[in-house]
Amino acid sequence: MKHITIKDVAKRLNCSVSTISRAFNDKYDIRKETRDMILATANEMGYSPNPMAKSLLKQCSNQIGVVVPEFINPFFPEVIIGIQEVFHKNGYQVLIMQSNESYIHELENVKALENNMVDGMILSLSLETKNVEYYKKMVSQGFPLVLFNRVSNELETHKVLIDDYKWAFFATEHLIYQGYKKIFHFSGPDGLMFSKSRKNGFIDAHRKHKLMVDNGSIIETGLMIGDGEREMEKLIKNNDLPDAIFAVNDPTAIGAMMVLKKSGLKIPGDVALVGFTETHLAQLIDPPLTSVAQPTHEIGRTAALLLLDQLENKGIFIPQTVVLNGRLNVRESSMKLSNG
Amino acid sequence: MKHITIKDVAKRLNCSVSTISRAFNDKYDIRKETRDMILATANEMGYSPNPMAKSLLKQCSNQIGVVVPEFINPFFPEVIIGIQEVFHKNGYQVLIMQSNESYIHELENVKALENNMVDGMILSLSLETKNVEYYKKMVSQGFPLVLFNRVSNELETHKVLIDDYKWAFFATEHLIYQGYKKIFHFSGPDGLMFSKSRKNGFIDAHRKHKLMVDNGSIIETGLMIGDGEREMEKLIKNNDLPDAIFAVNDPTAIGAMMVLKKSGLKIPGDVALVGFTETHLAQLIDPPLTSVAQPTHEIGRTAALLLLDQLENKGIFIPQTVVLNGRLNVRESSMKLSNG
DNA sequence: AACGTTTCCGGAAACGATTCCGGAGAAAAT
DNA sequence: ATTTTCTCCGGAATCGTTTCCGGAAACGTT
Repeated sequence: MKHITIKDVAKRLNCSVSTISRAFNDKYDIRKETRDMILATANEMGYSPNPMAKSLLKQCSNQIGVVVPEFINPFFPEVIIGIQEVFHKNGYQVLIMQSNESYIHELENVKALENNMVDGMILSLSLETKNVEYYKKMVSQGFPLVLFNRVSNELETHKVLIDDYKWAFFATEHLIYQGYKKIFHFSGPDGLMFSKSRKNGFIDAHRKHKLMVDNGSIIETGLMIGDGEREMEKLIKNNDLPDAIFAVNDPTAIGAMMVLKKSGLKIPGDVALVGFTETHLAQLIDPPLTSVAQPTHEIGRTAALLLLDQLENKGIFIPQTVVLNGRLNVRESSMKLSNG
Repeated sequence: MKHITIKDVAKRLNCSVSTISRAFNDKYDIRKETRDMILATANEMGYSPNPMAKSLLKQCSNQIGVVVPEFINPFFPEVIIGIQEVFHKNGYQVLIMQSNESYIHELENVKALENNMVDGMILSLSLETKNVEYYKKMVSQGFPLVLFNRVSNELETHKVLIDDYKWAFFATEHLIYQGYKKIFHFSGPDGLMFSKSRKNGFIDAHRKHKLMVDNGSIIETGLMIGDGEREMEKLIKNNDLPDAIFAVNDPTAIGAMMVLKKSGLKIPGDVALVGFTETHLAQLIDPPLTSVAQPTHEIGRTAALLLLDQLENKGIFIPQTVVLNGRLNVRESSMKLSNG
């Protein structure tokens, strides 16, 4: 339980702590043999420098923090793996926290990481987060912050995104090309940028093809499986079924799918479905769900590289927004059946 | 970017740092009005004590570390949520790392957390981990360590488990009761305790019902979707199909399911399937997968409470193994069809 | 022989907090 | 009035590092 400190090593070798430190930090003013000898005995004694003391002195911790809204769906975990890949390679540790889609928790997490003196942070905003004043202050004080997916226009930071508008547009157009006429959109909360972009993509695809989007066809649903279930149940009860639904994300699409199947309705025979932000889940369910895939690992790697760059080149900082390419995976759930 | 320190506050208020510290730590030897005044101005200045300095001095960090093999499957994330629930309530922070099922990474993670002076750790061993000497040393030096699910008999720590043997036995018996005769087991690596227990449950259920387990019916598969796919493909190619398969976990069962479906085989008509360690995934796929559910949140909460207890009552430590209750969720994938 | 350089190392300050020790002043006891 | 006790606060040591400063040899130069 007793930690071995630099002093223990110094005492054992009858030399000063500064010499030990020099040996470990590869300073020029130390004799080679002394250094080797010190490293050897230190290693044998099981000594390794205490990173806390170092952080306290250096005012930086070689740690970065990540705060995500949740990690029940595989999306964020996959992004985190990409982040870790980059930072582990560069000698940083990654502290992960989750806000549970709560603004309060998110803020607490961020403050905790700040107190822990992380050198930078990667953040994806929670559902509830509307007020970004605190983050704005951090950014204005020069704290390195990178946002991904759930970003805010008010913050001048590096951002990593996919083009939600474009892919929502394509996904909707795909349904139109399949010949569906009455297409609904299960949308997310209006406060979220990606949610609004996807909705706009949905609308503009209709506009391009001179189709009406009437009032009832856009339904603010939420982001969880339960939300999709609830809205689908309402539609069935009201006997107001569309031909097809473009859902803001996979969980809501899956929720809808479960209710449809339970009601004996066919997918895509009665209602076709398209999701968004695919994880491997989409191809496991039945019928396999057509969905927009995001390059999760790459999002993580890109965010990490941007942050790393900001950490190492303190002076020059021009906020960049990197838009990565998504992809529409067409599967059974959205195909037009020949005898439809 | 400049952090406000206790000295800044002291200078501003024209008093000593020790007084500030007293105010923050609610010491008895400080006048009430002084304390309130200090807290007010400190708050106004945006000061909060630096936890690193505190950790360095106190030799403990109020942080605990969690190392899990992966978090692509929702199982570990759900456990982690349970862990966080307990520790956040008790003023601890939770640092999460993942070993990626690699022994090397696991050891690195553990050492990194140790260096970070976490007060205790919760660990679930990686697939590769056979050598637990390092952990044994930690435990013998009194370091608080709690294992869950992927545990080792060689370590005398608190453990949280479900009774893998029992539930594998029940799952297998369920298939037997359904009337299946030729039942295969997709097993995990033999080195893992839970893997061996589940295999033994499979064997003993056969024994109880006086059924043979011949050599070919237990197939060491792995733990990933890809492993299940590979072995299933082999079986199909060799034209050696069983009536039913009991898989060591859900991903391998799902892998098998995907290959079966692709080959036009019916589930459960041609091959029935049962998985293990269910997450919400099992009920989303088609057909819904019969599977043994583990109480993920409760596993996390229990592990956290055990660790907490060990942290607060340093003296008395008797390693406990808590066995939580699982449950077999019977769904379509394992039902005997009447005209089977 | 006297001086300047170079090489290598020890001492001490610093990072930001906590806590022990002791001291000043007021209140209480003699 | 003097001593004792109590309340409240400042000074300094401490945690484990790194780094600046300076000093002692050893060496080379004149």
